[in-house]
Amino acid sequence: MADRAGEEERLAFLSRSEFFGGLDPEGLERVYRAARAHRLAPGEICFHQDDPADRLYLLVSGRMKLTQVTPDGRQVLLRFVEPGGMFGGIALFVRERYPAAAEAVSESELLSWDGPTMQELVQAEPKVALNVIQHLAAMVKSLQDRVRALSTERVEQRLARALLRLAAQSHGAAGPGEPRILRLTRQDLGELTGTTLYTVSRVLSRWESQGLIESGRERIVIRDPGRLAALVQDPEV
Amino acid sequence: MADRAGEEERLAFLSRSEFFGGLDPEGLERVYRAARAHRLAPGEICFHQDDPADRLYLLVSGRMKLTQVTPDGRQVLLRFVEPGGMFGGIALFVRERYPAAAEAVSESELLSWDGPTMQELVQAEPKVALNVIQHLAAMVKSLQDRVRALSTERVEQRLARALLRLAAQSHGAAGPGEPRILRLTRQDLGELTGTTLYTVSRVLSRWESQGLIESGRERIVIRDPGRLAALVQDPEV
DNA sequence: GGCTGTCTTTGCGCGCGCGCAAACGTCCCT
DNA sequence: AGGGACGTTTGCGCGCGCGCAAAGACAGCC
Repeated sequence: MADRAGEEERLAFLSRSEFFGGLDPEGLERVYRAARAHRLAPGEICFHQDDPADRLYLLVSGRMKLTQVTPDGRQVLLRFVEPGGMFGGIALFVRERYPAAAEAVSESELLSWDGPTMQELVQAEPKVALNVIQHLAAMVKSLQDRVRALSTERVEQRLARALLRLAAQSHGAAGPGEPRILRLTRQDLGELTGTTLYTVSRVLSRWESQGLIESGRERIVIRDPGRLAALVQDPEV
Repeated sequence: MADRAGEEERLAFLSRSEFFGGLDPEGLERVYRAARAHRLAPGEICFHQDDPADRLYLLVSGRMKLTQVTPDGRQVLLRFVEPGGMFGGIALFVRERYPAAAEAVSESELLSWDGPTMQELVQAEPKVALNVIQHLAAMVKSLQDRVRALSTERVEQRLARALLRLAAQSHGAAGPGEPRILRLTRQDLGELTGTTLYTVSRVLSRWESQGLIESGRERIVIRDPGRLAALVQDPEV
């Protein structure tokens, strides 16, 4: 049973989300009433790859990761989703099946809407349509960057780039606390940058010995963002 | 001076384009009147990378290619645009500068609209908003595929995949004429699949000697789509 | 506390694919 | 018809990064 305070809080959260920002109060209310709530334990799967794509998800708290598996068993990590972020959206508009699986990294709360509701909402609310367009356009841009990186850069550069990007996005999500601790495995980083956990481990080890970073089990701290950024530009002298 | 027949033809073309399909006649008319027409010679540039992004383009006839240059001079070919296709659209909604350059491959006719017009149109016409969303969602899907390919597949697989995709999209654009002749250089193929023109040349030579394809200067004909498709799945026995 | 599972490190060797160089083929232009 | 620009082919060598194997470190659990 949702108390009024909880509901107001959730409405405020909705109004700050990528898709529903800028919506008028009654619109928000309607959106909120159409939502279904979910709670996932760490490691739990929200949907599998190739499941019929019928819902759009908003992450309220926790952390999700979206991964793709190739026919021959190799994995690719598409992206992490931070609170306020949405996923499952592409499929709603173009595909009948999810192109990736969504897994909870930590305990996560979600809200979700079904396809028809979203389609209708997009048609009825221009602001939502514009939000969706901007969200998709941002994804296109980020994917284009990734394609360029994979096509032209060496592993080291891609890794440096990935670390900085992860730091930036986790910084945006969490408070502006100085120490940016990235919580992911070497395997995750490899799948994110198109390399293997072995190569990731070797590169990180060297960087640690050079004082660029500090690392442990599922933990990476960037000590020298400047030199890391320099590495992105320059294939190291 | 546009005669009535030419205008009706162009309106019909608009109604078949990615963004304006499903629009009512008066809407189409309005869109058409807001358009500016362009004609480009082969090799001519529509816009350069990092130019201020203020227009959306629709290719009426001809062929364009979108390329990105990295700081260190390497090139990436994002995609070819066939007649009926749009480009420059992402930038309008999220970015103030074009992330890539657009160059005419052959003599090309274009229509274009400015940013404010499009923004307004998206808000006023739900159908256009939905079209834009679907177009962007399709790009996201295709880019995700490309990232997966670059991350997990060998050069041979990526090349086979690219050839089949190019054949499909040029088939869609042109008539269903049996012989699918791809017109691009080894360099283009390299930039499209994240490899070098040398490697492309070597692979194509071998495929030609095996009867998979037939090739010449700026010309590739797929002779055995089946075996090529098999190559995509299987890293070759 | 010890034990188990997961994550990480490092050695070792090999092969894919890069990248330079140079020759060759093909098309276009005058 | 000739010339020149541009695309293509191929040889050669090397180095990045893969991928297996096995040991080591860390956290959680009972």
